[in-house]
Amino acid sequence: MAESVTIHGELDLLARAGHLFSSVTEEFVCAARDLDTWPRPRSQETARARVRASRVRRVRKLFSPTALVGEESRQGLVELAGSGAQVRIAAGALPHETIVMDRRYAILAGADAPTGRAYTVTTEPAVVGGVYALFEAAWEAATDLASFLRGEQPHLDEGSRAVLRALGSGATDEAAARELGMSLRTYRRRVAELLAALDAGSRFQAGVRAGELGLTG
Amino acid sequence: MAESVTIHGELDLLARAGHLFSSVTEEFVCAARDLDTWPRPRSQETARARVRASRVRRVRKLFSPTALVGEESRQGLVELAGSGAQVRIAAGALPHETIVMDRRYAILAGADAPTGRAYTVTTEPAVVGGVYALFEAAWEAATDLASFLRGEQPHLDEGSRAVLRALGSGATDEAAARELGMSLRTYRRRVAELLAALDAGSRFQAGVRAGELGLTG
DNA sequence: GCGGGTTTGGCAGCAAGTTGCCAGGGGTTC
DNA sequence: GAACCCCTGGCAACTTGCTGCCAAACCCGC
Repeated sequence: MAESVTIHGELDLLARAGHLFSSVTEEFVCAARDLDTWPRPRSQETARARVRASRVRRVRKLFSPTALVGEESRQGLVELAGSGAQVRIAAGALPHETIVMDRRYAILAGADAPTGRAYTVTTEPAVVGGVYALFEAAWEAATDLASFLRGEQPHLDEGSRAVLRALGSGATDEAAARELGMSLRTYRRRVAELLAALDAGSRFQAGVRAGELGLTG
Repeated sequence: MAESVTIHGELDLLARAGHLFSSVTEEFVCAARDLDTWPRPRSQETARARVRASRVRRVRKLFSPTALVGEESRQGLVELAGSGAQVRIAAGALPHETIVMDRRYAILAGADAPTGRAYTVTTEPAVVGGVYALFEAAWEAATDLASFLRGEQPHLDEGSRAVLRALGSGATDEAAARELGMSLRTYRRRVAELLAALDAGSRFQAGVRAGELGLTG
């Protein structure tokens, strides 16, 4: 097979590169916008079954935050993580699906076209290596699905955010309360509520959570 | 020109793809391990001059943390940033250089070889798009050079890290001191030192910093 | 206006954290 | 050994943070 080949339409992709999916032994990595990578359910099933059957050692999937919008698609991610794959959420959008198998083959999806979506399948080491390195960098900086979901819980209203900002500024309670135009008692009540919302046992712990969740900038 | 071509040796690359560097108008993005992308200084000069001459609108460069190890290479990055390029530091290693120009051409560098380093130059939209998307994701999650230098880990010794962990666990000072086998007084001294090191005015603020810097594990 | 709920703020007391001060306890240097 | 330095830990005074209690204020629908 040529080192690089472009295929139009997913049916063609499955027909001509499908065997690659079942040949994976070490690692299967995949970056995509959401779970609906394969428009036709049957293709998705086929590919998944092949990957599963191959008992690949490590499966990593990186998604855009978009993948978490709907309840059912969120559920799908959780199931995916439950079935052994490592799932992370990247900061930005991932409009193009990208797959790397065993660091030997890469499949890159292009835009939709009248003739079917374009897929490039390559074994070119420089391309595979470069794509893999970029994936690695994006992966490294992405947050794990579990902690992403855990950290998503606190729906903070504007008041709580103001308290958070005051707390983060390093001011004392007295100064912060004056700043926010409320009494010391109320301010502290707010802080206590915040700690409860963040499930923190101390102000320090709440600070850590806030910092991790990027609630300060 | 073919949609994808592999070239061996950087001289050949410059000869056959050099014109691409001066054709860039909109955007030049580059991911690399460090500044010494081009082993031969002359090649580097040539490429840089061509890019500069083309007055490209936006230049983005993403490096591994490795690129900051030496004083002179750090200086190089700062100069790079000063000359108009946006420079960011990724979380992980970027062993393969990757370049995307105007979202139309991609150059991916492979491993060194006896015949010279292998470079793949491609205009295949799916590949360029996929690489660009991954770059975007890695870029989005990377930290700006300036803030990286500013917020550089205020190198903490093992003791301080232990204190940090205790603090992050939400325990009271008394419990933490017992846990760490030191007196209350010493523990609090440590905490005070930590706050000073993190330039924090309160424990909450220190928590935020620690969370942002990912010092919690 | 009136009774119901919720939110606010003052007070008080307690718990927790902060800091200066000083007395030891190892080291090192001369 | 003496002088010195750095780190430790106890004490104490002080500040800050935490929370239960209650009265006042507010916001509803009626």
